[in-house]
Amino acid sequence: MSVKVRFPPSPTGWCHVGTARMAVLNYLFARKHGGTIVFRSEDTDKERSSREYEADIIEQLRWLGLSWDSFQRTSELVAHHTHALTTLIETDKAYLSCEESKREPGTFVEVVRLRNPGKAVTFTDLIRGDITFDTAELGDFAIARAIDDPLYHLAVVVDDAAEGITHVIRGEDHISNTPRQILIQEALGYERPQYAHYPLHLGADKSKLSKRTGDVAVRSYREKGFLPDALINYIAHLGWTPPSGKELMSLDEMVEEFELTELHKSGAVFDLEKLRWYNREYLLRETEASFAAYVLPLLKSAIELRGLPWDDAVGGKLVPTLRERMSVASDLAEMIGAGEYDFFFADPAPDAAHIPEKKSNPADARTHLAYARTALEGLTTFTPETVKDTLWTYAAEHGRGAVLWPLRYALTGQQRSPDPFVVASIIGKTATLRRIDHALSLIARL
RNA sequence: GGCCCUAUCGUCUAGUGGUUAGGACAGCAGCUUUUCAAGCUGUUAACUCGGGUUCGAUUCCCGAUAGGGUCACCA
Repeated sequence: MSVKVRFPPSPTGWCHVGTARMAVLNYLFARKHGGTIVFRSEDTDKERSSREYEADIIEQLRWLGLSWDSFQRTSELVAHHTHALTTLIETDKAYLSCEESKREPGTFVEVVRLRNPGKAVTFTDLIRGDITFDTAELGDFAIARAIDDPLYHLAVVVDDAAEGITHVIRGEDHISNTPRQILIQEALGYERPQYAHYPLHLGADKSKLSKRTGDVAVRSYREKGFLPDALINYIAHLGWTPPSGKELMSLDEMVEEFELTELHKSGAVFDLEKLRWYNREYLLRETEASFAAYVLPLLKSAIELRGLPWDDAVGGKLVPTLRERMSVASDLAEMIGAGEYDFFFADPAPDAAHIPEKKSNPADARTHLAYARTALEGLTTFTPETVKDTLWTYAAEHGRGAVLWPLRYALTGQQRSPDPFVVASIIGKTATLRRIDHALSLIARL
């Protein structure tokens, strides 16, 4: 029997981390066993479902690198549900019941309820083992609002059976739904699929992950600049450790090692710091060109947002420095927004008092700056190495701090920044000399 | 509250009837460095509690406690 699983999101909200987790776990299992996947948009709740949400879920899952073999919408399968409902009523396994509406008190509606045999139901969970429920307390639960308006439990059971789903892999919030669904399956004479309920992931305070405890929407991680490979890698490892113990893995590598029975039983806290680490690792593995394509547009818009003139040459040379200092693109926006990179695009306004190094004095600063100016004026090629080579011996002789601090501060106007060699090479000879001159003029009479 | 599930460093986890309980993230320290970042090295830190079973339990069983889930005319 070949494996067949489903991605059954209900399009009642944006694609969130939980949706992605449900999808990867099903994906890994299906691909591992050469099975197929049906994407089923569970839009039985007409009021809350929307095509916009559905499109977002599809878009984000694809962005994460996931795929599926067929697509369906519960709402387009109603004929099957009606047929099942009719059978159930005809065989007296279910019945129509006229009741006061819970949605609109005062009005009366007809709902379809399953005649609950009230027995104990035991099913084997691939992750947790046997689980037994006494279904008597469930009573005759509702399975449809009307003969052509099925409720979730009826719809999933019918759809799963129609599709020949072999494995139902879902979050443990569904564990208590399982006995109801089994009751419906039995009333309909369907075969029971295998079940596997993985634990839910939690927010930092161990509560349910929500907007309050952190971001849940996949698109917001995407907008922050997280890489899809990093995100899916992290999400898959939340509650699963491959036998090899490897952390950084591609989807294909994970498929290779995946085993449903190795999913953990307890819930894991979603840790943004660790996700950031994954993202940084992936960023470090990018080629210079693709990393540049990733950061340059962001850099440019952030710089322009500061009202500074954009310079392609400077931007291009800045790329390696950027990679060293960020875990995710949003860090960049933050650093730039704080003005930490302004000096790359516009001359800084250094404070004369800070030009000499703490243990040095203005007179020495003047001497050293003047030396640097002369030495660099004669240099034709500005790279971090050539700049360093021209100044290093002198700096070593006269005190690296005393020489290099004034230079770096003159170029950046900041107490903290990349080193002067890198900065000089990025802003170029003209700007370097101009900034040294400016600093020199500031401390001329000190 | 009823029912169901779960329980190893702060977090993600490995692991075993006898281990110095291992790794990763974060943290801390040192090195490097004019500063910052990065890098390198080192390091702090855990088996929820109480009963059993056993020569011996972190590991097996029971209970307590805690956390989570679920109790819809949502999915």
